[in-house]
Amino acid sequence: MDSDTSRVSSRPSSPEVDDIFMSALKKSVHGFSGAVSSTQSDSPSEIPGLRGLSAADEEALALRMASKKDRKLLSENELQAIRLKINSRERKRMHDLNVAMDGLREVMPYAHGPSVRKLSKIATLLLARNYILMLSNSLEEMKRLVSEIYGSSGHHGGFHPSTCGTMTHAGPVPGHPAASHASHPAVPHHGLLKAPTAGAGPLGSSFQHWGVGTGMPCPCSMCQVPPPHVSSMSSVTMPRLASDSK
DNA sequence: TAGGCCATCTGGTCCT
DNA sequence: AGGACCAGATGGCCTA
Repeated sequence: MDSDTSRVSSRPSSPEVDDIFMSALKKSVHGFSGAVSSTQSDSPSEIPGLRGLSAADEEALALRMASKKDRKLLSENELQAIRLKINSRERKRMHDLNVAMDGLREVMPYAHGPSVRKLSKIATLLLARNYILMLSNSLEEMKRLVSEIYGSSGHHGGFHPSTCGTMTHAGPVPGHPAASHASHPAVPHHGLLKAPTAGAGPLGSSFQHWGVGTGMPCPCSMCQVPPPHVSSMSSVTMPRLASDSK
């Protein structure tokens, strides 16, 4: 079931960028007459944005890519070399992004065995968000309990059920949230998480949360109630930062 | 075969 | 000016 592993290995996210760039660059310098080259295709006719374009169209496109000054100064090959350089940078950027995404996957409470399908990007992000919210909630609960037990009023040291109002999950919840939630349903059975077998996710079949049969996020308080200070981030589709308004 | 996921290319915009 | 970032387009691979 680990098709993704082979898939990843067979299609690396960052294939020898320098080699690709250099070989393409050599081609462009030594008598290459196409408008643009790419890692996926060597001939201009196979370039996504140039399919079906005539030579004249390609030339016009190349001209549009350059400023008026560039049109005078840059040859076609030079323009192509610039394009390849930009493409290479973009590949590297996306590769770095994927590395960061892998790092995020590694710290998620999700089984990493070979039989577990790799989380998709969107699943990783959604899972991470809920995990953060869950940990925040747990931390708040811990703080509240500590203040109750050791606080000034400390008239009762016993565990009061009401202090666990939002901790409806089984297990010694208040004690060690992270540990107790390493197997928390914030992980399994999400619609976006493709567990190898339904009903028996990577963390076991005991989890009844996170959209069993619905693909929807867990409706329980632990998963759904964000701390006040992060409530503004509750939207899955986060708007762009105000400073990044375009 | 349709749909999901992904890598890549590309052009535009913003930032340094 | 060059680089970073972003989003749209495109095509490949894989699974149900």
